[in-house]
Amino acid sequence: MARKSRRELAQLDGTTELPLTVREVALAAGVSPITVSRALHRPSLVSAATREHVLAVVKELGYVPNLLAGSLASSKSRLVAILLPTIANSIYATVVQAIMDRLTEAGYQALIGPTGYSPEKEEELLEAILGRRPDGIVLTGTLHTPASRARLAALNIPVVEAWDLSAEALDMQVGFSHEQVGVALAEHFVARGYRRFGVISVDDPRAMRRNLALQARLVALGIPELPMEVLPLPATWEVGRIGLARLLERPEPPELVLCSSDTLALGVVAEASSRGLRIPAQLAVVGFGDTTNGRFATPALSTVSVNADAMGQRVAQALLDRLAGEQTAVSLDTGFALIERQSS
Amino acid sequence: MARKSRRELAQLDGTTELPLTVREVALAAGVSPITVSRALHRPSLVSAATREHVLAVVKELGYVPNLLAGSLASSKSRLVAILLPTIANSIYATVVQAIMDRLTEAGYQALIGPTGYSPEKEEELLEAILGRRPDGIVLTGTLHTPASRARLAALNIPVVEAWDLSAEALDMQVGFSHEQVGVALAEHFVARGYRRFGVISVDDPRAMRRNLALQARLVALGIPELPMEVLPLPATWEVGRIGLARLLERPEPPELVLCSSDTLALGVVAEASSRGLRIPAQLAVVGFGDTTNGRFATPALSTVSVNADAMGQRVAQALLDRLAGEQTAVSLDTGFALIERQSS
DNA sequence: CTGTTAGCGCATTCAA
DNA sequence: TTGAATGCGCTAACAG
Repeated sequence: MARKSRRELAQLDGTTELPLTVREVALAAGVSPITVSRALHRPSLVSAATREHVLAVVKELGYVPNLLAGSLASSKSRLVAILLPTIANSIYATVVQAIMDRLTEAGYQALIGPTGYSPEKEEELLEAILGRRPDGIVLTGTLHTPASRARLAALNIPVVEAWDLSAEALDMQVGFSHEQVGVALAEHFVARGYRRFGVISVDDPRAMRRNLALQARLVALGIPELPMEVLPLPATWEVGRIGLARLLERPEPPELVLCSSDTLALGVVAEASSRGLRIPAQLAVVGFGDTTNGRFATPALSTVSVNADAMGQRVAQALLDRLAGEQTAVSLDTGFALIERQSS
Repeated sequence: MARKSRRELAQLDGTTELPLTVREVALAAGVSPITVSRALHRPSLVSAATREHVLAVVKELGYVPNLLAGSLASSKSRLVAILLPTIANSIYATVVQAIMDRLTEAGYQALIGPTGYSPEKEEELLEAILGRRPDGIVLTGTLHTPASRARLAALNIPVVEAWDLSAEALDMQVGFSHEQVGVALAEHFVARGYRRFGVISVDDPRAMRRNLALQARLVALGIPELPMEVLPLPATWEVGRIGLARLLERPEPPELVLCSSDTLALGVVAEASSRGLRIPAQLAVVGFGDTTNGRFATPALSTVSVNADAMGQRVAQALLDRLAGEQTAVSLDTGFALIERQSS
């Protein structure tokens, strides 16, 4: 007697309810399996009558196609991997949210991998995720291990590096120059008459690029001193409070504090508030990120707006365009805007 | 002549580099495919010598096993679906981050689906995601469409409802009672002597449950009036600012403002600061969430801490335990804590 | 427009 | 400890 298939074995078991397959749906609908498949995924290839009938049966039976099998057969997974430092940071979360919204709309799903700002962890996650054969990959930043770069180069699937621009794109890049942010901040606020700057930052590679560019530019503009508090991740509101406390302990307290994120800036405002410091009269505060699309800046706060939402949409679009077979630009500068507080 | 397989066709094409398969690795290593598979996934079944040799070949060739095929064959996807309102809200993001960290550690990957607080959208996403045959599912809250409930009931895979507790668990629940939060807030602050309360909230179902419980309890305690500003999502810092502005326009400005999230509370602080209001002397502010693990409350702010990190870990653990075949508790109350500001 | 055939790449089952 | 056979559920290719 023939060996029993696993499905048959499971049936005998009785307790376990097995998911339906195309075959069973086809049987119920009186068509072949492929017709069911087509009715679901390529409706134009099926006559209206059969299509409707098949779809009715599908609905009635509650059939959910097995995408693992489908992906295997078609070598299209409709899966996009997104690797980012952490989701628990609004600046990244906003971009991911935008990417996912756009992808979901287009019928893709997102596999998220949190790298914790570490290229090694990124490499590890990449290995694990590539096994799912994603149709596209989104990475954060331009810093990747040689192994990661090699893998991706050999792979021939669309890759977007978000958040940053560099000379050596893996494939596509969507972001802006963090150096330019630093330079712009320096020039703008020096022109406004500020001389005593202070920085409160977490130890994120991109934030540090901004900080160093700022510092260099300030030196060039005749301001040699830049007190900088670099605190460990994660970037919470608390970091801003501590940072300000430390800056104020220094001999020359700053007139202007530049923060590596809006979250930190809010902490600074809270701390300043509990110390009775008026903002911006006694202390100007500048954030970074502006995930609320221009609504972050207020009479009390300035910020650098990176329009995370737009960046996310463009990342998704770049991927989708490429998946649709279009040629797409290698590098897309989404820019940033310095949104200044109203004068008080 | 025999019809060509798709793989053969792709080879002819020339341009496309196909991913390696077990077969090719086996060939290179001089063993059978199944030995390669075992060396990778069940090393104890292979002799040390062959194992090392095979793994060396795998590494050298850069072989990445196709998990789509593996999952199909083994009916284990090592995928967990997480459906949540939005990732762009630190309170949810923190929980997801914790869940993912724990899952990644255990070799699982997370499929994220943003439902935008809508049960209908949740249902839709569920349908789409079930096709990937996830080994487990995490839902947010206890409000699901009948169709979703039916699907999940028929499915026989572990489900965790996070963030809330209810009488009708789908499977497992990990969360706390939002009604209790409202009651606790009312009792605590009335006992502290506050009489003029105000609420600033977004229109999130769980937040509204807290608000209504608060209101009911206040009425019972002899405080009939509760000015409440319910603003549309998303819960940004800006919402807090606007909310406070509106509350202050009312005839009797509050002494105490309860916010539906810490983000809103920060907005309130910023707005109060720019109006010269001292916190908490002139205005007490209470947040909700405390994603920074007890570091959110400060001299200026109180908050309700839900320990999102712990909740996430428990959600993941409940899932992993069940996947490991253990019986697990149906309902786990992770509680909350009211962290009050220092007296000023 | 519909059906038949033949895999996709892997892991389970059984046999050696 | 290793291997051969088989099928997981679906869709691409081809034929009618």
